[in-house]
Amino acid sequence: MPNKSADITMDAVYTAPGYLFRRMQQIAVSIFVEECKAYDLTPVQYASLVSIRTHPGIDATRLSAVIAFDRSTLGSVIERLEAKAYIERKSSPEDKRTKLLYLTRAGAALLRDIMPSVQRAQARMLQPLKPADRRTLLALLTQLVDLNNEASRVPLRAEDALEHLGKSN
Amino acid sequence: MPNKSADITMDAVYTAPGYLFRRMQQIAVSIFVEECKAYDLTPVQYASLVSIRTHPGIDATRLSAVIAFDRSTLGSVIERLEAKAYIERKSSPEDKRTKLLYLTRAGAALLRDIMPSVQRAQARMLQPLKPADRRTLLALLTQLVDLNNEASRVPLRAEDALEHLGKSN
DNA sequence: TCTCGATTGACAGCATACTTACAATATGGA
DNA sequence: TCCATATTGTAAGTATGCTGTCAATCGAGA
Repeated sequence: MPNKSADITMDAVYTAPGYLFRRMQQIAVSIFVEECKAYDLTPVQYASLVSIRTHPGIDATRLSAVIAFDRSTLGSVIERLEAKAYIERKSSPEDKRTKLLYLTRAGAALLRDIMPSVQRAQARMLQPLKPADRRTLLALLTQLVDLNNEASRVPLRAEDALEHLGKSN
Repeated sequence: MPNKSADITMDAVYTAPGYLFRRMQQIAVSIFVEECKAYDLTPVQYASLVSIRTHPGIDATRLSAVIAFDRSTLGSVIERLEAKAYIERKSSPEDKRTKLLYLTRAGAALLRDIMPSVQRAQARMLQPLKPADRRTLLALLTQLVDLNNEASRVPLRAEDALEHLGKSN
């Protein structure tokens, strides 16, 4: 529809990859929040909880590397999760600078309960495409995100999370 | 790489479409800002300027529909663009509630000058993919964004911009 | 051991992106 | 004409996502 006389130059926006990525992210968040509104949890808070469950006792800096999330922003995310009593922060005896993160019982329960809603949200995002196209899009996107990892300000460092295991193991 | 014992459940994050969309948006903004840092312009500010150039005299509400951008947020974006003297706001004589938006000479010049950088940024986002894969990804993404339009809180309404033309024509 | 450089969490500041609310204004129907 | 309803810009509040900076702490080498 963006193609009536006056819209000719708008294609400089509508067909740009950057615009499509922004728009899709906008839509994805909207769908996630809608499906999960009963739990009042955002996509980032969800990803943080999953990471803490997977890596109990991780510290904030490593958590930010594991979900490719800015260290500064993560501070407030953790604050909110702690205020909702889904996680606990304990000072590390080995390193007085760091605070270790753990799921509370409530946090673990929430994560279990919210799973179906999250699955529904993820499915809805791709629903309009044919199944084969969904697979193609996901494959290309996975590839592109991986190859562009270093281009972002906060590259994903999944292996960072394993460092603290070396100490406690 | 996210596949060492402890990472098993992290796949609930890494393979989710929502995570990939967030990550890709993050990367896209990072590349855009880097390429355009000489002009100190954000992706959203760029899209706003292009829209105002395409639709001179558009008001803020219609502009938000044209770039699928929240009306509240747009207020501050416009403020910043006005502070940088790239746009002008004029009260409408026909409707005292609205303020009409126009590019200044400086805004038009900036838009001309920044084009090569924007093109470079858009190209870099897809660079890692093979040309055929870039086309496939763009086609699928365009399709998905279009079909999911109503799912977002601020659906794109490109045709809204044409309303004010009816009055002035 | 002492000291220099790196790391950590916290903070301030800016820019999206959304919510609700509100006053001013516009509009259509009784 | 008058009035209920809708629209417009704005503002306050919350939540990412980034830039810096800073003090406290750590760790490695002289």
